[in-house]
Amino acid sequence: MGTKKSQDISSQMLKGILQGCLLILINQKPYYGYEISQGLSQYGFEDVPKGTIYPLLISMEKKELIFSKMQPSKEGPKRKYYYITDNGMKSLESFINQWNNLSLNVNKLINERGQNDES
Amino acid sequence: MGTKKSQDISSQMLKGILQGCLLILINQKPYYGYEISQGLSQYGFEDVPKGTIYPLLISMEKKELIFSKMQPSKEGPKRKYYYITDNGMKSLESFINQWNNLSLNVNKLINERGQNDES
DNA sequence: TTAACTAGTTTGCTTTACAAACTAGTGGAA
DNA sequence: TTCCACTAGTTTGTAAAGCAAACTAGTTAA
Repeated sequence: MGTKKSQDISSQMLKGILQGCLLILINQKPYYGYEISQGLSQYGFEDVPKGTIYPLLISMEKKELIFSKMQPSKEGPKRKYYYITDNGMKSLESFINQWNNLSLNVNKLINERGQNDES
Repeated sequence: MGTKKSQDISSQMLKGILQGCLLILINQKPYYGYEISQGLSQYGFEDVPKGTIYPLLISMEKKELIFSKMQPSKEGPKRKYYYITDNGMKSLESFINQWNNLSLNVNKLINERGQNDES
């Protein structure tokens, strides 16, 4: 209810974009889910919860955009590291194109704001 | 199974952002739903369907971000024109801040892509 | 042994996108 | 006058997403 964090990326805006960002990250190097859910804040995504990250990773694996390998850790239970697939690479390029397009259009709308007043 | 509708990213990416864009538009001048659903393509938003636009406008009115007035048309049935509220103005400013923040972070991620092999 | 931390899955509720079906007014053509 | 195409809006049903919360389970340290 009350937790209104004004300078934060709203969960609504994240929809759909989060998957593209995960593809970018996983393309850089293998990540495991917990790492992402804890460490995304350094990329400006505050508090993306486990209940969002894990099911999204699982659905991306089902869509064969990524695949996973369990690997032991020195500090705890095994980690499921994710790697990008060829399919994922294509999806990533497509995301970047669509993002650039969306970004352009939204910025255009924002910058035109108010200059259209002819009453 | 069955209807595997490989949904493109664009419809996913619109989620959440569409409301902000509608606020920008309605803040420029009153719009009616049909106009938006037909004319959004000039802003780069291809094919935002009625089944998305109308229920979104209704939910925004319920949240008191906008309000509506029925007005007669010379070319057909009455139109429901939407106007922005004070609440909507606040939400609009908040959207723009969040968008700028998101935009910055996603672009940072995109531009860092690949040059981040090891730390 | 217990607690704290790491790591991941599953469940259940709520919201969203949107195709499709539906109501209804207007104008023009047959 | 009847019919159709267009305009304009609502409602419904389904699929999927976000995510808090509950759950399992391994590791380390007190």
